[in-house]
Amino acid sequence: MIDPKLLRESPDVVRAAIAKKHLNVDLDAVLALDADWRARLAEVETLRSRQKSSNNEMVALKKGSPEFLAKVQEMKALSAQVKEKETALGEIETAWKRAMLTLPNIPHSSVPEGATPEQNVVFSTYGSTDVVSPAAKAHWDIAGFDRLFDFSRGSKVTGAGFPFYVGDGAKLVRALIQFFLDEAGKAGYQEVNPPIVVNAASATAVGQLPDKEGMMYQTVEDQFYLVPTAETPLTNFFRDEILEETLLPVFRCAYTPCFRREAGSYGKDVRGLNRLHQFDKVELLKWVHPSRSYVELDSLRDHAEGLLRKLGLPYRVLLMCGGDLGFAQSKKYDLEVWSGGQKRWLEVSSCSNFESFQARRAQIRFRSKETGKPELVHTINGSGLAVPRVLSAILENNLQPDGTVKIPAALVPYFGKSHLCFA
RNA sequence: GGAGAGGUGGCAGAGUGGUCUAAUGCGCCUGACUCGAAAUCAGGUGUGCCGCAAGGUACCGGGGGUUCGAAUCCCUCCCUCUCCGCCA
Repeated sequence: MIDPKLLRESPDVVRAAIAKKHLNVDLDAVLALDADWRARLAEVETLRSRQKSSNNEMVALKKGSPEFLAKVQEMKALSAQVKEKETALGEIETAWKRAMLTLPNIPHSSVPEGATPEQNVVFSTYGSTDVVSPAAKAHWDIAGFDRLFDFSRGSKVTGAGFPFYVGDGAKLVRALIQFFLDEAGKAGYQEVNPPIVVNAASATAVGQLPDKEGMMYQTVEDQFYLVPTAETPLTNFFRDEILEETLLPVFRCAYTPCFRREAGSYGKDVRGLNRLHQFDKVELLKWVHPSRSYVELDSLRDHAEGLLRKLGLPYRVLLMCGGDLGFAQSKKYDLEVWSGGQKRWLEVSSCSNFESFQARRAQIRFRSKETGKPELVHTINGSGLAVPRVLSAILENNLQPDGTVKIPAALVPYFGKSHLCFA
């Protein structure tokens, strides 16, 4: 949610943000609603004020006396009026809140103009896409792939998009998770093992409810949701809290399985390991002082890039344009790994600065040493990294003529041997 | 899952229908005393919203109700603790 004061004082800034993100929001309607709400609030508070002072007068009167009874009769009318106006105010307020939630975060000035993914800017590139053999195969075409990544058994047991990882496949998943966690630990991120089902309040605080209810799996008996990313439980850790400024910045990481329903995709996008309903991911999250958030965004992105460099995987970094930025982000970089067999870029991390947008919705604040008053923190997050697509890049880029896969040197201590065998 | 107890300001804890915008204690901040500190004394010390301001208003786990008036009564949900049951 944006600052309501910003909307009132600088509606043009909000209008420009909506335009830059290529969204369609009737800002004038929101402004009118805001004015209406404030007028009604003032009215109700005036009535309540009168009610309160009358109540205090009644204290002085003898209970049951004629004056007292007369006052009761008089106050009955006022009470009815207050109730009526309060109900109306409540309805307007609900509409106002809903309207405020339709306003996107303001893009940072460094975000490029653009409407479509094609207009994202290639920020940097690492490694060469030519090093991969032209004969490389998509990972699902590699001989023996189905034994280590068993999609048909997964479909039988659960459904499409829930593979079994078997033998060296399972081991490689575990090696990647542990590598990612250890690297994050070295970079100062405290490891957290969070709940992987969350309640409705947590899903709402990070904006997954009510709009994106369809993306999450729900439990039947309780109103719980399987997390689509560790961002959900992690961000909520400090929900409705005021932190000491000396605690900032807080760096945390968490490994969790992630569950996404992702209705509506098809074709190559969903083949093999490209898009799953359950996948493993290490998430990085920072709570920082507002003055530091862009520095911290860069260092988080740099850490995520470092993981790909250590694994020897070619990648590029995209700076997302306004139209592809996302509703809640001020600035976002996508990290895409080169998948040599499919000959395409696959997103493995999305590093974003939300500034105070998430924090306002989740009410995560710190007590400013300067003013002594609570202020909203800035939140930054990104994957570090998503496992299956990194896995498929390793399989495709490192496939050897003998049908084995060379394990990146950084991963060998975790995997236990230098090659993965499909046999 | 069953039975019982309970959720009040940073913490402890009073308040069971009307100046409660919540006593008191601890903690914290400022000042006095002191060479300095401790002790002591005085004052201050929650969050949100509306308002240019003065000020107003809301919040006693969440939601709803009764009443002229609710922290206090009623309904409902959530959570915590104790005991029992079950179980990695």
